[in-house]
Amino acid sequence: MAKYIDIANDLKRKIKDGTYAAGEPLPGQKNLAEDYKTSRMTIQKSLSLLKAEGYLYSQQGSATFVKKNIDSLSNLDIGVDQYVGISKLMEGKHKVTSKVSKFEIRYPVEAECDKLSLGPTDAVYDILRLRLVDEEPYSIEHTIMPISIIPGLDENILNHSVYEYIQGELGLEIGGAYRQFSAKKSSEADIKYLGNESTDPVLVITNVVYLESGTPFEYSIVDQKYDKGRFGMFIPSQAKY
Amino acid sequence: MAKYIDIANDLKRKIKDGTYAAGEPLPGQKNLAEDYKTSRMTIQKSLSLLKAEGYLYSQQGSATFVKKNIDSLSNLDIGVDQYVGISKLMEGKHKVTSKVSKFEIRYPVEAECDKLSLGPTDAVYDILRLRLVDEEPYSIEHTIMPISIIPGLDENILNHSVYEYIQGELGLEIGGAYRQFSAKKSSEADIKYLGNESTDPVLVITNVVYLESGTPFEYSIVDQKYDKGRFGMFIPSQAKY
DNA sequence: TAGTGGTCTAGACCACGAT
DNA sequence: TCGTGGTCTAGACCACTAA
Repeated sequence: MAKYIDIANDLKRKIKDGTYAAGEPLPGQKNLAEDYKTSRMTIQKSLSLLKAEGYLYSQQGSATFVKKNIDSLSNLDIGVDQYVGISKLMEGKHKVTSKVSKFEIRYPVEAECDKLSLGPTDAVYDILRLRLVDEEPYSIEHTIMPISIIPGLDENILNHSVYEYIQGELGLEIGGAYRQFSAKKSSEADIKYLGNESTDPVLVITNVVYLESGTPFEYSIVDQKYDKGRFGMFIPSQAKY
Repeated sequence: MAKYIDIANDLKRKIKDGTYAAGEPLPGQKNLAEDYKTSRMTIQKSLSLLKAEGYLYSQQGSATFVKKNIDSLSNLDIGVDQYVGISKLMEGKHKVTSKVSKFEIRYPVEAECDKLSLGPTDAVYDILRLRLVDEEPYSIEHTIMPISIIPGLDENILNHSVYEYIQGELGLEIGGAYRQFSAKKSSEADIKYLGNESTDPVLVITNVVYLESGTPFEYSIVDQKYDKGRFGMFIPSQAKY
């Protein structure tokens, strides 16, 4: 592992265990460079990592400080995990299961070609899954993925974790996602599968997920029960490196 | 301006005007360093900026490539602007106005003390604003801010832009925001002010906004009409610097 | 094997804040 | 003025990919 990552991890540990307290300044780059027996450039790379993660901020002419409220900001760790939907989010706390109610291969409609940059003859998976948390209906996930990018998908993988398959088996790296939130009235499907009343609102989350190369590989629409938890995230300000 | 930022901007321009086409490799760090008459380290800092912004990705041993689908990813530029609510988001396209229906100073309740890290005697502003887009009701914004951090707020600023006041007049830097999305049924206020039917759903956005130092300075709850546009954002994957 | 990007160094100068 | 962080350099070695 690279030295600047090791140092960043060590500093993060010291922030978490209180060696460097919230609101207090760090020892200074020159001191840190001596302590870790390295150059100032390397220390700066470590610090910039922790700044990007929201642990630190610097004031030129003064010092580098530990941010307050790190717990409520950074403990969420909004990395790749955020794309796995609920399966990892709930890990340990609740039992998450899936019921695959549709798993077809077909040609994409125009909206899907548009979102996924596909031609009309590039086949896609059309997947409909009911997600349950602690045996209770939680959301309906409608997912479209091109078979050319994600070959070999089967029901076994759908019941386990699609993202582990993509990152592990296929060795693909996820670059980011575009996500939209909106609200709507319950549809027939929401009433039938989520057990909603016809007057219940639904939280709709629309996702387009991209690989590191910028290729879109997932277009999904999630209908979530309005009374089962919220969808939260930390949005950092424009980063400066 | 720093050299590495100038270079990053020039590279960004060349990506946008097609000099470096999507999916194609860049000239290579050694070449770029010669072209811009600088060192490789400086070029790498420029490149890391553009990687963080989602324009580029590198493959060790091979080259640095321009991402595909940059338009749909990065044109959104989700920086500080995203905190200004709708006022800047709609700028130019639609007319956004506010109607301040409550502007009080009082002591915070427990939930507000919790979210804003305040004591029970640290006074806060309690602001209720109806936001209109093109004269049509759009959302109800309920905002709580500590007067100790944002002194001198008045109705004139509320009708203009609170965020310009914070960043311009007060010289404070915004670090990020924690944002939650949920859906609910229309409340009495939603029916009265937004003109909702009692069966209309509402999109609820709860925000806690932090300064660069990690100090929270805004706790707000926004009730948004469900049929008036969506709330979207790009979420980059875990960045590596 | 040659060429690429990733890491690292030991200096240097500048911009800024505190005193 | 002094010490801090911010930028920059000209090299070096390593890890990796492609030919």
